[in-house]
Amino acid sequence: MKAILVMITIMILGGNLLSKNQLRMSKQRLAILNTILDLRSHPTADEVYQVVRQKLPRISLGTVYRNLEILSSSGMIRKVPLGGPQMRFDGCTEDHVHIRCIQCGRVDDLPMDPPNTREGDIQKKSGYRIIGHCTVFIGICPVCQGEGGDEAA
Amino acid sequence: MKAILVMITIMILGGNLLSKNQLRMSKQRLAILNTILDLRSHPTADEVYQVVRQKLPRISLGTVYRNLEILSSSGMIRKVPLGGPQMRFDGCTEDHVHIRCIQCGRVDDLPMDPPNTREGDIQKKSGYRIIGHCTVFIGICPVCQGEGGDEAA
DNA sequence: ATAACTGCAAACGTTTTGCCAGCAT
DNA sequence: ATGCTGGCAAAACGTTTGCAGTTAT
Repeated sequence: MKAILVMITIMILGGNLLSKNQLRMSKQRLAILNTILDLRSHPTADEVYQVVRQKLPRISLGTVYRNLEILSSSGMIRKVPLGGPQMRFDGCTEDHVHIRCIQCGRVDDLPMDPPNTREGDIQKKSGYRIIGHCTVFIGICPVCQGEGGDEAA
Repeated sequence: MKAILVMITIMILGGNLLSKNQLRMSKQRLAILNTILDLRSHPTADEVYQVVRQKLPRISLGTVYRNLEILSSSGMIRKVPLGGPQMRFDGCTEDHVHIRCIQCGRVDDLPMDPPNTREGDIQKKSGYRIIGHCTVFIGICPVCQGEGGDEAA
């Protein structure tokens, strides 16, 4: 799955994106992308850094930040502000809903539809042109509830 | 309206909260609370600081941060992470939906119901105990659309 | 040769913290 | 006297940026 996505990415880079701004897929950038697709969690920049470092020990945190920015503005990953002090990144670029544990900071995807909001309605009422949305539930995860619950999705 | 809320606050402080942790309502804290209730926007800590400073010129930014923290953990205001680099604060403590302009950073309330999510369902599916949620739409505000639209709520 | 890229370190903006003094109880 | 509080300044934290050298085209 990961491999497929990366191949698609490279195809895209070889096609549209590359022709626009000469975006290259360096081994650092690829490793960062792989890491996020692999993890399937919602890592912070530093978490990505720690993982990528195991493969590329000389990579710098600045490079990670730079590439996270590039990858997310290219639409290959998503930058999600989930409420904590750090930005988080998500390999899943489709609209979905998150839930964050207020105690341990863990973040999961929520198996539910994005808000039922008719975007047209919102545009009419607010005057805004809607681009997207970010819905985060806050709660206490099964583990933090006292080892009593079962694991979330 | 503001006065009423503040009076309620003081009554609360004189009752429940005070008896628990000796929380006092200093003039700085009151000014900060007033400011947020007055503004009816979603100010950053620094915006609160700039406004409060006009009444209490010697107040320090540290004090503002300390009190924003105290007020929000007392439930008198709300700390809302709206996606930008700064935390924002909201005098309205009821669940509602925000929209943020991706260009100018302006934040408005959205005249719609919070997500239609059955919280019970979410709890069952995810295993989390739900405490709250935060929904933020991203868009372009009427002003940034090129002075063509009308003002939002 | 050119332009994108990396590593490093310094800088930046936001938020937190330590310290001492002030004030309410 | 105790302890919550404020002002000030330093520190911490996440993130961005400038620069010099490297790599790919």
